[in-house]
Amino acid sequence: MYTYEYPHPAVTTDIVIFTLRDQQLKLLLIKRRCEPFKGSWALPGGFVHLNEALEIAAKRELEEETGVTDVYLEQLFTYGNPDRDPRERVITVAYFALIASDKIEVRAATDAEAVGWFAMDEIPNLAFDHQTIVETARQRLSAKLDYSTIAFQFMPEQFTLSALQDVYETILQAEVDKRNFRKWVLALERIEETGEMQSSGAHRPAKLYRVKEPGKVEIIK
Amino acid sequence: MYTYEYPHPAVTTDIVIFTLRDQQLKLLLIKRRCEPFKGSWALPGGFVHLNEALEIAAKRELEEETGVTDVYLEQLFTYGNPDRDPRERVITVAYFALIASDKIEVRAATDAEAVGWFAMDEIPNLAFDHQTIVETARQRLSAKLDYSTIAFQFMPEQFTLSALQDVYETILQAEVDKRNFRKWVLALERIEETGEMQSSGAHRPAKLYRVKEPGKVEIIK
DNA sequence: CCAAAAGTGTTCGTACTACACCCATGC
DNA sequence: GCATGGGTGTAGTACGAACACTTTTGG
Repeated sequence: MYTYEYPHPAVTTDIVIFTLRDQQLKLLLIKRRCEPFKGSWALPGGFVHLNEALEIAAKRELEEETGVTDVYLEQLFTYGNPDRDPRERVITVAYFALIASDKIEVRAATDAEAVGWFAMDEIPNLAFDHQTIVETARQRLSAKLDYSTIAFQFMPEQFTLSALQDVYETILQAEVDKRNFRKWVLALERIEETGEMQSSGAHRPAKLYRVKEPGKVEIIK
Repeated sequence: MYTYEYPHPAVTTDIVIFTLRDQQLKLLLIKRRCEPFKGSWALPGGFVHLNEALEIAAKRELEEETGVTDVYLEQLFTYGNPDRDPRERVITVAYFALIASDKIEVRAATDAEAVGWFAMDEIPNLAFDHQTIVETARQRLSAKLDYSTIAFQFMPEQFTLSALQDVYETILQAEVDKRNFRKWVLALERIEETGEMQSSGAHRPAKLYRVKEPGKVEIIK
């Protein structure tokens, strides 16, 4: 048991993790095994340990509950309304994560009955205020496409320009002109040809590209 | 005394509040009356009460310690390194605030031995990791000048275009072309002439302007 | 009449937009 | 040879950057 002179809230991290599959933006959710909201879908997350930095806690929870490692992670927002958890005062530091579709290897773990990727228009009712958190993350993602190189975080090691364009179109939910897109993205000088080609069906093969500095997200413009 | 089954960190809010005076960007600091860092300068802030939303806590602390009310306030970042406070694990949700120079009325209060506005190049060594927090706030402020109407939060009820230009020049630490600035800011359609003029010395009087929606901060471009 | 800040337009370059056809391949 | 997605250039426009002189006032 732990006692304090003044009341202390509990602190958790929750992670909104996106990927792209089947030309859809998808979000990782877990099915809660414990109360409250037992059986509901929720964001992966959990309590911050006493000697653990916040970002480390987020990474640990993500790995424990889903097996996902090696992701782009940034702090999103901190939610602390007094009544957001029915048990006690819980403040959650929400994180926002992206993973390339070829690195996904999901397994359900201890706290979770199940784990699943959900398309944005098929998200079930979520526990706590997780719906709000997801909306904020969604907005942040769209905004960052415009002024950073964050979209590259979704790409596998090698990819075609059409695949990259698909990422932009899917997230922004808008069509993009092919010629203008190619000019723009090549002018950024953040990707380069690998020299290899991809043949996939009855049409001209496509050049493959790679990100020059895969871990890096830069502000552009 | 308060007892929990698992260890809980303490949660505080700290506020980085800026204003502009004498053509300098200034920051409000308090001199700590209590340990740790007794006698050091620090950001105003304190513990979040059990039934208090985070933003409310930030506003309350700001008013208690400095008498400052009616400010623009937004969440900045949450800092939670395990060793950032020597007493116990303390996670702080940092806020970023701006106040118009004509609304300042500072008084020192309970937790603080003294309160003072410091120019950015005269900031003393600060308690905890407050130096880092201040730097982050400073960057956020500069960035937001470019893509939002946040600068208007510094302005009194009526102001000249030259005064507004001064705000931009001071914060960005760069000169701005007068004609281009006026064209740009008027094209935003967020300010209007009051009809009044300001005479101040041996030169042509200047038109006075007001912000159309003073509380509102919008994303532009 | 002199000093000081207010006020005002035009030109240039660049970066975004719109838009249509040929290329390489598999079947 | 035809269907499929890959790949390419140019012209028009809009926006930001550079730049200098006249106006109005107080002393």
